Amino acid sequence: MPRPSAPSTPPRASATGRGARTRAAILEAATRVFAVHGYRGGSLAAIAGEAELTQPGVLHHFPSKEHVLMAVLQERDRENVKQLRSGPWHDGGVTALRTLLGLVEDNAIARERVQMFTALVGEGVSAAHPAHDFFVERYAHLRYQLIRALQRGQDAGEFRSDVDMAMIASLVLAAMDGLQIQWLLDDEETMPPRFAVLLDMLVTYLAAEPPAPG
Amino acid sequence: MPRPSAPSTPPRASATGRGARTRAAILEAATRVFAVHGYRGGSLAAIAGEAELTQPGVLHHFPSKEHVLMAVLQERDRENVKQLRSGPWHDGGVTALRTLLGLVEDNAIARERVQMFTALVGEGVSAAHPAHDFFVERYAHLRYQLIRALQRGQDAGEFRSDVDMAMIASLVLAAMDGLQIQWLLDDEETMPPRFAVLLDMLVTYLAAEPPAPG
DNA sequence: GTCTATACCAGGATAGAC
DNA sequence: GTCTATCCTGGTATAGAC
Repeated sequence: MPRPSAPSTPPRASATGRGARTRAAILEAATRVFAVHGYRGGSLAAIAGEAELTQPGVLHHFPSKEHVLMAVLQERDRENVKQLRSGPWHDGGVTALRTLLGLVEDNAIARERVQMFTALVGEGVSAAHPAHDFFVERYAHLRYQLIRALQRGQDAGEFRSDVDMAMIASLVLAAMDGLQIQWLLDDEETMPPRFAVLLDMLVTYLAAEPPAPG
Repeated sequence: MPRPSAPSTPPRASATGRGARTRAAILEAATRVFAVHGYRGGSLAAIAGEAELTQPGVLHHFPSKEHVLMAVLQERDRENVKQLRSGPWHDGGVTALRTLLGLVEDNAIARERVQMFTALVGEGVSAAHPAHDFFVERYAHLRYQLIRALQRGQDAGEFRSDVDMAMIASLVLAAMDGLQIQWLLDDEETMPPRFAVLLDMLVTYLAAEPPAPG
């Protein structure tokens, strides 16, 4: 006589429950598929295949392909943010810039995630794309955080105060994105040393003017 | 008695013949459609609609959608190259960098072309994309040209000689691409002033060391 | 929670009339 | 050189069995 409240397959499928295992597998599979075929070119069937279930199986965990897209973006973005939080990012100034180099180094061994983001942001520049708003907000947020970190450097007297840090922040983010593109298109184009050169230039450029001599 | 060799509709449809008119219209339409929907998301029907003919009409001028893609890329790329050739690019050094700023300024008023390139290079980072090889070669070529221009600056004693210009070239191209992404995602993020800041930093950084004093 | 079967739509390419 | 009509494939999403 089986006990009524102990089914061999637990019914709940909340994000933190045991049902989260296949959900995670789907998001990993979607990362790979979107990296290769983009969102528009990546089929649910392909994702299902990599996650070892069927296409309707995927749609049991996510109501639509668009929901898979947004979940992947949020999940993978969280990883980046966590990486930054773990470093001495909040000290600002040169220390924050060095933390950014660490992020670039981490990306250099995470080709799949980088390629996914590059492929999806390319599609996302169009307002017609479902992830457009996500990327608009993501870049606004990243710039805001970076501007604040640079301004802490100014407040500490580490950086000269006559430079618009909004422009510097844009440039630093731009370099990261652009180096990713070239790296993905040509493995020889390593990112970290190139990004380090930018940081060198930047630190030199931002070095506080010495107190007017004589 | 009609002359046998003067048909009212000329049979030839070479690239320079009278049949090139609709061909150009198709390429313009494809630029717009690919900018908004990318290659994978942009249908021949949509291109046909914008060019004011039917989908099989498009396939009369190009054997396949892929041929349309490659023709658009080559056509629009030619325009960029022409722009560079018209400036004092070949002088190298600071003059070449200033010519690059001119290119960025031209791009800032050519949103459609920029968005098309950004959308397509995003798809193109994947080796599975038909334009992958095009972009690999395009970036290799651009880097090569830029490296040579920077080295002319070194040869002229304008730039210090202890810096690897390959890295600088990568960084400059990266900044251009990355600034385009941010501009497309947020109109407020103007490109030319930000790129100008990079060039400022660069010129300062590359300034030849003064002859060792004392 | 996963499956099979299927409805439904859209895209690329081809055939053939005009 | 452009059209209409059609073929074929592949995609998302849903219904319903297990």
